[in-house]
Amino acid sequence: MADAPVSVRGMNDLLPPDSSKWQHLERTCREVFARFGYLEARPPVVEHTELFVRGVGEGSDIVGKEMYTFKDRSDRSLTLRPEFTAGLARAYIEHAMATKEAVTRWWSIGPVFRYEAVNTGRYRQFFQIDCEAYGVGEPTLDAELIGMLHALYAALGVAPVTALINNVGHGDDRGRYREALVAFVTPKADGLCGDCKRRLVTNPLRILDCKVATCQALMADAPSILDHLGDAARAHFATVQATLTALGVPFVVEPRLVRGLDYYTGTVFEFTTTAGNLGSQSTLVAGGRYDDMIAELGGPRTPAIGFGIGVERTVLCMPGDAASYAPAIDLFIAAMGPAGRVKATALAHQLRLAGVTVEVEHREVGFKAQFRRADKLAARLTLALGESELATGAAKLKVMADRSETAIRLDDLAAAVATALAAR
RNA sequence: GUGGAUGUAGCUCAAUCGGUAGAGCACCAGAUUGUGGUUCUGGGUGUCGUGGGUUCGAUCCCCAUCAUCCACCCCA
Repeated sequence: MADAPVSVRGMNDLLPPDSSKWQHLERTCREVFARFGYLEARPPVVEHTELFVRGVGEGSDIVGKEMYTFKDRSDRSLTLRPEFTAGLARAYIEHAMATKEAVTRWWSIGPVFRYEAVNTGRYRQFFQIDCEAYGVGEPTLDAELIGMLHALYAALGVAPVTALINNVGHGDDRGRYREALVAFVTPKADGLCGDCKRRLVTNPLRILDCKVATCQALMADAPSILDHLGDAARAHFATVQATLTALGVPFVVEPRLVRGLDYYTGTVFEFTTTAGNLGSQSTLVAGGRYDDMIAELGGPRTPAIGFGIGVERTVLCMPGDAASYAPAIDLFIAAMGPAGRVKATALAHQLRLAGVTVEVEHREVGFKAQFRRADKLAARLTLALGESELATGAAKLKVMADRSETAIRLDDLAAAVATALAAR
């Protein structure tokens, strides 16, 4: 006998009832994003490899060792998207969006792919919900975007959530800070962990993030990026904070927050949580400004800001188990015998055409088992169809919550169901 | 890529100091001769992850391997 097939490591099936919880998240995002003016864009899952090398950055781990890259039959190098921002930027440029509208707000949802070790809340195929806004460089937009995330997580009931914000400066700012940081750390390099010794050369800003206690102690009085910002960045950051305060959105300035992608400029942010046993994967969503990327990819100079939500992580933090998100069933029809099932199926079909959610028991099992299943499915109403009902056309519609029954005629079922559902 | 833990019934797990294994949940039936959420009773042959080794004999010991989970790294 052949071995049964198994899924690819790090790539999971999403099945009921979990999918109901995902749908709730997606529905909530759609509603919240719509109120903030975001419209859905659906870029392809596959792009030319070069796009991610240029957009995400050659020095990033994502490009360096995590991409699913392959040759197609025409020998072109293609890559499964490891994130949304580069592909959406490509679409923004390719469709000349800058000439069509002054401000573009897009959101997307879908799988992204990174070849990494799987861990809590992190998989090789995982889902992101992504928002990008193009054409606005003003800091109030940054605050609006962060405020939207705050509203989203509140609507989802995910708590507690902390919004961390920082400003990593523009080119010159970051260069100067990097020098200052290297100058500060180099004399103490012997005390750093092995990873940080490497980071000192490859990405000094990341040393700020290290979780090793000795490194944290050593970096306690390290220079802050915020002291190395130019006037423009400083003013921008001040307005972001003032606007968030005006919105009533709580936030924490975290000078050590440095994102791992190369393209960020100015404002960066992330939302973390202690909910959901996420362990070390406590970042639910992260993003920031990337005012240079559109131009660097060959488009018109266009400021932009965006974020990516980790869907699996967010779902893990949503309250209630998956079953509690399952859709309600209005009516369960229990049927006995072949003729009863035909009648039940026909009645159910008519009700469904009228918008009622109906489940019919098609199996040949006793009424006890049928009612037990109706209860398990949380059906609000039940109808039993046996020999006497078929013979007389009379039946009893039962409200499961209080066990009350109403005598009805099967011909009047639709009206009776409507009345019972309305009574609630 | 590094380190740790775990792999036994559909699910969650137990047990056997080496003699081929059991409970809860779920499912079906009955008590209640046509009616659910609480009870009670009955109903389970599962390559004990896979391959090798030790042994009279391995689910248990040893080695390897795969998978899952967790931590690091990195990131959403």
